[in-house]
Amino acid sequence: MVDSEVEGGESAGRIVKQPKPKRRSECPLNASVEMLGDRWSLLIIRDMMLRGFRSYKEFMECYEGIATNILADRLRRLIANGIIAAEPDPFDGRKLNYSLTAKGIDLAPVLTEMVLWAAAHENTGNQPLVRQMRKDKEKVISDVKERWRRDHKVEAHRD
Amino acid sequence: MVDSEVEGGESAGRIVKQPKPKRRSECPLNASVEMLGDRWSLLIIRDMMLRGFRSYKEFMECYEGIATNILADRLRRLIANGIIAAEPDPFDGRKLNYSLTAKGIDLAPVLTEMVLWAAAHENTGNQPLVRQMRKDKEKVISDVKERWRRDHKVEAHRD
DNA sequence: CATATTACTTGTGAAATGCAAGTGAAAATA
DNA sequence: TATTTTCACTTGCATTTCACAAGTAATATG
Repeated sequence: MVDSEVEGGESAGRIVKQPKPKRRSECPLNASVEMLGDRWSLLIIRDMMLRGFRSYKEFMECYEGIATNILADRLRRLIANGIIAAEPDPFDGRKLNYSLTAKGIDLAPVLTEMVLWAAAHENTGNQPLVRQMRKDKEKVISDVKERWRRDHKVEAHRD
Repeated sequence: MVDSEVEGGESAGRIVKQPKPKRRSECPLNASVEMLGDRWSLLIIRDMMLRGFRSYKEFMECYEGIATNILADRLRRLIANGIIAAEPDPFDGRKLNYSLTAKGIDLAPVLTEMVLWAAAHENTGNQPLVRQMRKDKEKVISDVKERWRRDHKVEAHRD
């Protein structure tokens, strides 16, 4: 279950002040940890950012093996935290398309540093990506953002 | 409970091959998440890195309120993952001094990006640190590392 | 020697997780 | 049109983890 409204809400036509996320502390690192500090959230974000995944089914299939109820819960939380958004697929009424918000795509540097750290200290796969990041971190990040902007524009056009 | 030896071990005087961390996937991000993806590990690292905490008691007191058994478990895991190390205090036999390893201090860029991300998208405290990071991220990181090197040297001298 | 401090462990109930099976709406197929 | 399949979940249940309180062993202090 999702703890609280993070985006403001409405009530009887009046915009209501958001009741504050009430975190364990004001520390910005703590805020990040409360939103992302679990075994799955960042992996979902990775798949959206780097592999272009958008649907529930994709997240389920191509994963480190997330349980279906956990996936549903993490998607809800990421939406509640404004990191991703969901909208119905215009061509298939069963589908929802999930996408990263601006806040979500801004996690690119965080993911990059986590990848570089692990690659520096553990034996890991996906060495091509790691090499690219080591060579030009900023370019990888700006490419990711560029791609996101393109995809986002397509979406806006459909409205 | 700690899942497995991450650093190699010894057995009957013979160095034993490390039995592999066996992660859910080879992905470097997944490796990071399996080591750091919980509510507390990064906060402990923050306090060591930024506030110079070294003892169990300090971690207990000055915290977002970690439970004592969880703290003990997280310290064990961080040690098992080679991120921190513990050594007995030479002046007080009850105490253990925890310190970041090189692998641990290399998390400085990760913490920095997480702080910057949260500060950009949430209302958070510690604005002086945030401003410093926004102004010169690299300097904050190199300062942290410099301080770590100095403290580490003191320790080496005590042996 | 009595008391305090440090770094934990143990016990217990509550919450989160993992797995399997089920559900309902929409789409594809016969 | 009827049936089957797909998609995005939900539900139930056993296991694991978490949070809180209390206790303990090894020092240290007065």
